[in-house]
Amino acid sequence: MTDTARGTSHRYGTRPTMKDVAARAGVGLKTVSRVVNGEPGVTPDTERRVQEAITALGFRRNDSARILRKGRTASIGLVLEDLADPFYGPLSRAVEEVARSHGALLINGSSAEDPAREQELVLALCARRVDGLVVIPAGDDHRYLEPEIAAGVATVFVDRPAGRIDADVVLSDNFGGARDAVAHLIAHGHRRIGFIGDQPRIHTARERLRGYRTAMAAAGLPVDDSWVSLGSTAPERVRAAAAAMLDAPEPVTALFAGNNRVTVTAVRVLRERPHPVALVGFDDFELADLVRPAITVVAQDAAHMGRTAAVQLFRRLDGVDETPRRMEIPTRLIPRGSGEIRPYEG
Amino acid sequence: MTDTARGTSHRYGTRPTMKDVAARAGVGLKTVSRVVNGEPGVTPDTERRVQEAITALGFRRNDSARILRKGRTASIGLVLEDLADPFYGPLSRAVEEVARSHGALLINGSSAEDPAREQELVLALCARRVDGLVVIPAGDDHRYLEPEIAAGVATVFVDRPAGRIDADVVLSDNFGGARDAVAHLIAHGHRRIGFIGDQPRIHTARERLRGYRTAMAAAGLPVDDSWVSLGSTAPERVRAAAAAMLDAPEPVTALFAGNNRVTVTAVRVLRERPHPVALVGFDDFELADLVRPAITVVAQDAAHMGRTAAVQLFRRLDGVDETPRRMEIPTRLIPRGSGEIRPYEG
DNA sequence: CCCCCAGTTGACAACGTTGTCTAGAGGCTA
DNA sequence: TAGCCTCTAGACAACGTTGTCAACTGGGGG
Repeated sequence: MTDTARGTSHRYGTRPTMKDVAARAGVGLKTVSRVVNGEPGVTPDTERRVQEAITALGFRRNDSARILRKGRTASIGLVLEDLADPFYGPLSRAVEEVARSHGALLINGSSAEDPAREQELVLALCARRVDGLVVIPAGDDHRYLEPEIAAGVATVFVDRPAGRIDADVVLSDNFGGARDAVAHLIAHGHRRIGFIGDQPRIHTARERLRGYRTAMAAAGLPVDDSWVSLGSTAPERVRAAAAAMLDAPEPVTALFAGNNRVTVTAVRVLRERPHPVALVGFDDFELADLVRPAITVVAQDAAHMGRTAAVQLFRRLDGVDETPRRMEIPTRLIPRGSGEIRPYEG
Repeated sequence: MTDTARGTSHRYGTRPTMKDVAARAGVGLKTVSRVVNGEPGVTPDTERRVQEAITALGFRRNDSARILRKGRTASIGLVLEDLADPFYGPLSRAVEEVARSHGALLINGSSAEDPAREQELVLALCARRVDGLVVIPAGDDHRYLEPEIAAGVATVFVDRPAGRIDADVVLSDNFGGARDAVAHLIAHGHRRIGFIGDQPRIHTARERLRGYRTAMAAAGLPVDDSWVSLGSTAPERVRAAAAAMLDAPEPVTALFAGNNRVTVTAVRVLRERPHPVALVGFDDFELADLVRPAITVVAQDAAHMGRTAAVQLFRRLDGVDETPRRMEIPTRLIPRGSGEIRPYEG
């Protein structure tokens, strides 16, 4: 690249301030402030002069200064795992929608499942003095938030509970959803059912496993250790896990996939198999009904979760002072075909 | 400790400031500032005392004040259409990634395809004094941005060009991609090909239509008016448009879908049809390879677009002063089956 | 005629931070 | 010992806005 042009250009333009507008309109600073904020006590004539000066100079109020003065920022922070994950799109959008309806902006960032990065992001948002936070936790210790919460930053956790602090949280009914899914498979005749889930340090993974075990136990079915595989959701690992369960001497006849990434890989794996294997996935995904067989899933309502969290956040910001709440959003079993396949009897 | 509720209520405000820290540490205000910002010129002993006071009080620098003082905010704004659209997830994430690598936060909002809302959002971001903007335009007149750009707010448009102002823009090769897609269908023997696209006021829709027409013309094929349908991408409309083309006396034998929403609806429609119809979609989508037949698409690289835009934005912020650039990201035709179906001869 | 009141308007001091400048405290050299 | 330098530290004035309060206007009532 050539040398960057120095000096001359519009380097960070001096933007006009209220003082400039005031000078141009021949009024006092405070009068400009009044006009800009639509406060009463300005004659139509003065207002017109000020408005003219504003447009002439291209003035735009500096919200940084305003925020500094007023204390509140009218913005909330959203920290999630990965914006590219389709689960978070609707959630994020729902939060934004609510924020918007309260006149607040949304600042967000992705933690990439890294607790250190989550903390870094959250604290950066606090330094910006966001009024509140919606956090999808990556870490399991949120005590670093205590001073912030004490200072009045409302915080709501979503999808996974906060670690070692007491705060509002919005969860899916992971346990119930998983139990229902597995019971559904059992009701269709399966007795050997495999579970492939996320890393056990993740709360939802543990809850779904618990649901799986509970459903099996409730039906009086044993669970062989080799039927349960928790770990990374990377395709290779899921592939290997599924293969192991399906190639065993007594193979599983159905799979319960712990989240949408696992489900998708499972679909690919099962497609290559000679015999039909039943499949239920946790998390719905677009096009689940287009695949053949269409995929039976336990659907979470991400938008509902986001909306609930944001509403609760603004309740807190409005001064509602109650003990932290745990809100659970129900899941819904959507039978589409893959979960209704009967056990293949070799 | 499930019991929170400190009687010494936390009603907003009274966060410790540098002044408080200074008082507690028995040093001057500026010394605290130095410690907080890691500036040199503080003895280890003094620094220790200050650090202690900081932790004891739970001090966190107020970035609003810092921003006001320094002028730059280390944040950029991203305005897109709809976070819930899977196309924007990876794009948004890529922008965030680059921002992060430059130490900047990302503030974002959705325009919901509403030009007024886009403008409102953009100006709100400017009032926050974001350093730069990445905008996926909803409107077609961006002159309202002129004062902002003149004042030094770097702006890069993505996916669609800016309206009536001259600015950096990152586009997909919509024309070339569409032309290739249709040429692909023609190469597989099709002579009557339908195009269902988005509203013609949208730049990408027009470009893709142009690609369609160009490919047809290049092959010496006529285009019947009834084969082209632009408008809302709502399923009902797409359904009706497809039905009309397929039920005509001389039905089309292939469809070219103008974006992923159209493609998905088209898949559903074609599934119900007695005869096979070829289909190529613009935009890739997850699972396109799981459907049977798998869907041939023209893939855009959303992450690449986001990254390119963000990189250009930070180049501008670093002072690079060149005439606005138009960057085109190539598309890629991915044959998967649905686009290789031969014309059905009744 | 004076007083009071309502309606406008602007001077001024915050808000919490950082840049600039100056004051001391030592240490070193001549 | 004087002179000079380096290093640490703090006083003070911005940054652009809003809340407070006081000053002015003109009109109406006593």
